[in-house]
Amino acid sequence: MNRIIIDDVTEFSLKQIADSGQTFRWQENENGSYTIIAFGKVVKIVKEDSEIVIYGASKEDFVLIWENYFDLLRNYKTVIENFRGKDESLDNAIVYGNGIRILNQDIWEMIITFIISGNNNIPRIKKSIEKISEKYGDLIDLIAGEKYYAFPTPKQLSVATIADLRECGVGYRDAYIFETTQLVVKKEVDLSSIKKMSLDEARKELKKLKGVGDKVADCILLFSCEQTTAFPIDTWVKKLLKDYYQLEKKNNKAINEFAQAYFGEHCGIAQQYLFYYIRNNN
DNA sequence: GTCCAGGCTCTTT
DNA sequence: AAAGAGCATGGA
Repeated sequence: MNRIIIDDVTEFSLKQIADSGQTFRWQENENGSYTIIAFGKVVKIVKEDSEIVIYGASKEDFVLIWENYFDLLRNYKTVIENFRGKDESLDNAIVYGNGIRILNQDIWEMIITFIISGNNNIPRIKKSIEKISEKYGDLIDLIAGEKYYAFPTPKQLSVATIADLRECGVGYRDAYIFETTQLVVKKEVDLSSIKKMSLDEARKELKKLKGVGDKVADCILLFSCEQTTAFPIDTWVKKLLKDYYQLEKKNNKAINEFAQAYFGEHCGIAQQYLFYYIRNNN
């Protein structure tokens, strides 16, 4: 079996990444390894000390997919060093969340995933994504009797009716997913161009999609477009801004300006550490 | 039974 | 521009 071994990796915790609310298709195995489906591939990833082994990945796929997926080209030590000493809350959060990285996932999958995530809970989000993949995605692997399905392409998902989507357990978000899929298939919103846009332009473009507001747009940009300046504002972030930073602004624009000025260009990464910290300590 | 979950859309002021 | 109602569904 193909496998890739990466030596001397630091700032990398499988569990922290899996539980940080940025991905919903990591399956934890009994031994602490994870089975991951992304970009039409299935891999199993194991970590022992500073060594990471990716089973099922060829050298070509590592360069094309996984190196960037796991954000291995970013030096997290440097990023964290720039956060250290700003305030006690962030200091605590970067210690507590040590090993969290920002995954670079597929933009289309993130769009549908975070449309589903709104006003929803994590187990149900996972279940909906699995059902959508089983019904509309390609069967990519069969391991020990278990079937693994890729997340469907826009074209594959476009055959689903609103009623079909409702059967996947997405609730009232069925129409959002349906309309968004149509807009993408018709190229009224061109996903490939979004990655080249500035943060503000990309946000505006994504919000043309049904079910995509400020928060969902920023999650998409942070988790699939390498926009580490995107700063998703949800209920937890509003709470932490109030509790830790005495900031009670309701206006998203004002909050974004604060985040960028205070945390810097990688404020999205700071957001991820703080989000994880407050969510697990309440 | 009620409450809540990484919000968004639509309507009303 | 800002605030409020309503929205499916399942688990606690």
